[in-house]
Amino acid sequence: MTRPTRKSRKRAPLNRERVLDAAIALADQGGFELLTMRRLANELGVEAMSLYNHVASKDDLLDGMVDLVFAEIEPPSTDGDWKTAMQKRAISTREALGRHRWAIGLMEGRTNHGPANMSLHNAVLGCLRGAGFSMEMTVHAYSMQDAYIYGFALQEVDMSPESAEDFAAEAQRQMCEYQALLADYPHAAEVVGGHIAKVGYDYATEFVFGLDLILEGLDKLRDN
Amino acid sequence: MTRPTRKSRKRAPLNRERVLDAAIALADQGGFELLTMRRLANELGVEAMSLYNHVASKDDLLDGMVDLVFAEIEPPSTDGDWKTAMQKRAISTREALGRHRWAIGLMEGRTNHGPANMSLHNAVLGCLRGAGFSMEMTVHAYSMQDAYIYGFALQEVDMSPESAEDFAAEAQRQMCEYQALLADYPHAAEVVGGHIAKVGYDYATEFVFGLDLILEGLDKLRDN
DNA sequence: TGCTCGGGCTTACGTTGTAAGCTTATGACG
DNA sequence: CGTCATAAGCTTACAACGTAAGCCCGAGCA
Repeated sequence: MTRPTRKSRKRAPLNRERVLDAAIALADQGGFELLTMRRLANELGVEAMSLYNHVASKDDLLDGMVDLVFAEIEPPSTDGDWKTAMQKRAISTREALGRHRWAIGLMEGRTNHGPANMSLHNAVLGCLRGAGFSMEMTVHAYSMQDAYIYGFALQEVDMSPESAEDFAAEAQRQMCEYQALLADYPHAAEVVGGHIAKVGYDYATEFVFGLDLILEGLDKLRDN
Repeated sequence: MTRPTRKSRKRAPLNRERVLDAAIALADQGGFELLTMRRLANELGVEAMSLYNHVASKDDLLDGMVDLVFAEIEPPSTDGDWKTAMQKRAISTREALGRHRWAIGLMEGRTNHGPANMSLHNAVLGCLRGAGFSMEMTVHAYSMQDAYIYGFALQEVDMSPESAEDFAAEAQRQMCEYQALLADYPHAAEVVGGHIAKVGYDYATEFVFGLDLILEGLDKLRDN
């Protein structure tokens, strides 16, 4: 039982988890620059300083948010083909970073790796070791996959417009500049105008293309 | 001649280039969080608001800085082997991002690509097209290389300590936590303690390992 | 000589993260 | 049941940030 006492018309008590969840929700829907201690507190029906009873600082809050994003990533399964396991966790990572587009930006310079991050890290290394990679090759394989995954996510956030209005504005701007583009950057114009404009560009399939190339290449370097 | 007039004891006049250069120098040596309009102005012997005669806003300043970093990257040469050309520009990119560790963090969400960025972009696409890649494969090759390059740079900034003191503090902390690490993350402990602690970890060689694997893989997909 | 105006300077405002201290409900214990 | 410590809220306050508005001075030209 242990109800919160009979006079439960009062708002639910704050705790670290509720703070982090609200922070993630706020950043997800309003953009990262909206995440302000006062606004977050407001969202929770509370004053800014009250948050500091549950997070040590804004940096601590951000660390917590990042680790929650890592917690959303499906760790690789240990049984079955290592390549499909790695592919699935890579895709899961891209999806998580896509749901929380602010996260990739927070990872820069942030050295406090949370438990979810460490745990995922550990699971991936275990998967590779179990697949027969030497320690040296495990390091290579890990480094390579993560570089690709995070780099792809970074580019995706960079280039794909956040909202529909942004997209329209950007398209408009690009059309205006198209003349200059054609003249100054002919190869870019060729590829953009001659290929992407026709067949389009799908981030998801682009992602797995490169991913598979990497995994294939790594597979040939197992046990040696 | 056109000396700045005879009474040249006055300080040199400000201009956009001097502002950007000073901003880069400040961020390089003091860290990105030191880059403040007031401090930057101070560095130039000027008041904060004077900077706004040469940059439209702080965002504009940051855009300009990023493009100057892109300008440091050697574009690929058009003659010779495409793989070595791509390898050289990749290495040049990593080096530039290493000289200016704040740059990779600024690229997130920044959609205003400057001329140096566009020009490099164009040169890389031209190199790939010249090497015989189809338009479709050119897009794949470009996307893949950039994802890897920027992702690697991102990880490098993330994990390598900025200064010697930071490094010492981090090493100390890691030793304290080593027990927990061993227990909770056995595979991570194995790889870190059993391999990296012995042979070390060199970012530069790690970088070219993955890069070469990618370039080799792409080479097999030319002209089809 | 006087006007224009680019490029400095001063002042001021709103917003941010957070330190310091006050208040109040809760739950343990004499 | 009363008392009192403690956790968790609130209020106030401050320094630092980006930048809008407007002043002012000196150089170049009529």
